[in-house]
Amino acid sequence: MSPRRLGQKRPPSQVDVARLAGVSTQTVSRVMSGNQHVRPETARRVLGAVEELGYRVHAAAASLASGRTRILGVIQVSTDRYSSAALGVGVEQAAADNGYTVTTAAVADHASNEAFVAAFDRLERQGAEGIVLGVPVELDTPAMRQRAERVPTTRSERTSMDADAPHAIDQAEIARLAVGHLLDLGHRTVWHVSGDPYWLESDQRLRAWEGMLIERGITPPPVIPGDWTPESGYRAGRTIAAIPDVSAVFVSSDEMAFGLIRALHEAGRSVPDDVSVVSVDDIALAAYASPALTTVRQPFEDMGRAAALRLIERLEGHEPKGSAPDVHPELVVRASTAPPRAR
Amino acid sequence: MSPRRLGQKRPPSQVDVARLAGVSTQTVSRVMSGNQHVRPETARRVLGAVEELGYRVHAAAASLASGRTRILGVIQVSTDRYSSAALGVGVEQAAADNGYTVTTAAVADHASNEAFVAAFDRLERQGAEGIVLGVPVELDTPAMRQRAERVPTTRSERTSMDADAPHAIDQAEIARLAVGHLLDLGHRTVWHVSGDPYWLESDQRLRAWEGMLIERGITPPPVIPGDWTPESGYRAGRTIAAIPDVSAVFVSSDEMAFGLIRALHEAGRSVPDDVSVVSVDDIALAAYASPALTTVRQPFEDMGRAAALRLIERLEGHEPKGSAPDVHPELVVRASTAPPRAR
DNA sequence: TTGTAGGCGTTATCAG
DNA sequence: CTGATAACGCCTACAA
Repeated sequence: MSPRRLGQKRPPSQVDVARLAGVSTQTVSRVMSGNQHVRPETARRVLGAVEELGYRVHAAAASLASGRTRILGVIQVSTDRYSSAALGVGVEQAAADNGYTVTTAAVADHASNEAFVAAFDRLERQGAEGIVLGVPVELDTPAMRQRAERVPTTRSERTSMDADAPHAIDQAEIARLAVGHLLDLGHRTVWHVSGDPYWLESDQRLRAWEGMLIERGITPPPVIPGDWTPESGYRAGRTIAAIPDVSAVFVSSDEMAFGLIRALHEAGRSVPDDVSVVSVDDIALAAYASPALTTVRQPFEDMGRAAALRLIERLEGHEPKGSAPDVHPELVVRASTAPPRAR
Repeated sequence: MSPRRLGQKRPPSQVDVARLAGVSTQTVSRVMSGNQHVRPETARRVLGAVEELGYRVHAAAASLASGRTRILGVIQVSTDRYSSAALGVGVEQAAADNGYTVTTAAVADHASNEAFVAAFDRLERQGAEGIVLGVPVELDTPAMRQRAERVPTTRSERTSMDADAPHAIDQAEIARLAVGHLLDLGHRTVWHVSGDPYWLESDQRLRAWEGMLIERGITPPPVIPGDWTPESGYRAGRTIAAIPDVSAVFVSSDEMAFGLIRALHEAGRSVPDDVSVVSVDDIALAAYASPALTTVRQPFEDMGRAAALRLIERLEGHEPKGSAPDVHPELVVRASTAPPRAR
């Protein structure tokens, strides 16, 4: 009795449901969008027909008619770093909680500004009503500003474009937490292994590190460049091992810390006895490094959720479902830091 | 009538462009879909108008009219594990290369079958033309089969649903590589720390490990359960440390290996002198464990690309852009394995 | 090479 | 509470 309509490969439409239920398409539409002012009896009949036919609303038709898509776009650097992935999970959750769908646009690492603009256009064409920029660069160009004016946009990082972003982590705070911890332990100065300079965070942390040292009357030692990878951390570690008297290092990522510590150990320097190391992120493996990493935790998933919720609020004009979590970095003290060796 | 806030003016449509360029909407359509049979002069005029008005094709309208969305759906367990993230990157790339857009549907870890069905429905409603299932479970239910018949679906893992999947990694091969390596080194038997039993891979590797031992006349020791996390690896390590004579362990993930090795070291067992460890994945940090991990590499990004390309091929009926990469696991020998200690 | 008609499936408006 | 009708913006088919 509910055999496929012979020869019809076309999926069932509102019209089919209306006919079967003996109502108008408008009534079907009303039922599908949440039984507003439909007699329960009628609604039941419609739902029965929907079930029998296996009908589902055709999103394209609906959004053409209504002007709404309930699509959220996410632009991310095509990275498999934990930070990006976890952020994406948070965005997805907040979106799903509020009936939104997420479509992604990945951009190559180290891509040009044009690539981001192209990604934006792709999402806009798809009908994204709002866009989350999980992007490590500034993007303060006319082209981007023009687009951000057209479709509501939120960043998951702090930039000059979006200066007072309560939903974004204060990178300077991360640096302060890390450097403060080291200084408080009694270290005379703190060296810094920076992240990939392409990413804004790298520079923001670097400046905060520098500022904090200067503030305390310490001349900052030269920056040792990294690029987030454990390999770059290893190289930095070899550099540092060749310098006498280094007793404390602030590394911009846990992954680099793994490489750094390996290089230090190979050079016969003990962590934390000879050198204390603080890193950033608190990935799952941080607690299982040798020694376990003292690190500044970033709540990536919450950051994604916060960014998405903020965007949805702007879109809907009212509080979205799901409370925006507080996003603050947090110092997690483990075993890679200690007071400087007495001498 | 579509609701449009009075302040906002309607974005330009094909009609506007046509009028400005002095042509018909049809010509605009032709130009937008890749200058097919349009006089260069005309095309230029149209493009000029497009530029001037800031016109972009309205995807919903286009797909309503054409019946095509060029949307690929991806269902993934909402995990921030490297494997999922990297797979997603691969899918995105292949999609973008072929003019497709990706929309994601995350499902909670350890979710029920219904959750996957719901995710599928969400994507189908959005108009996904094909769906990549990056899902760790079998899903061999009537509801799923019915849906997979309706919209082309590919899995990125091997399951009974999709038995001969040339684009998916053979999990048994992973186990054979790992166990074979250990046995070849001279170990008498190999213990196994399994992955989360919710994931198909866990069982597939477990069975292959078991089968291989039996094949060589070795009675498999009891399985030590894990759940992918370093914590579970650590617990497994404590269990193993309490058993004398364990000389070789096949752990189902690199992350667990970190925990395992930590526990072994704490118990005074050296890796690889006392115990050899082979894991799976080859994450970036694998080379920076102490000792560096011998592991079986999985090319996650390629797996995602392969799955997407296969799907696109099915959708288009011809070879997609971008060659489907070979996906094979590969043993990477580092420092966590050695011949058994002579005694 | 270009234009004209018609319809894709849904929702908004307004009438009953 | 329910229905008729007109968009929504674009594409396919056919005609010129």
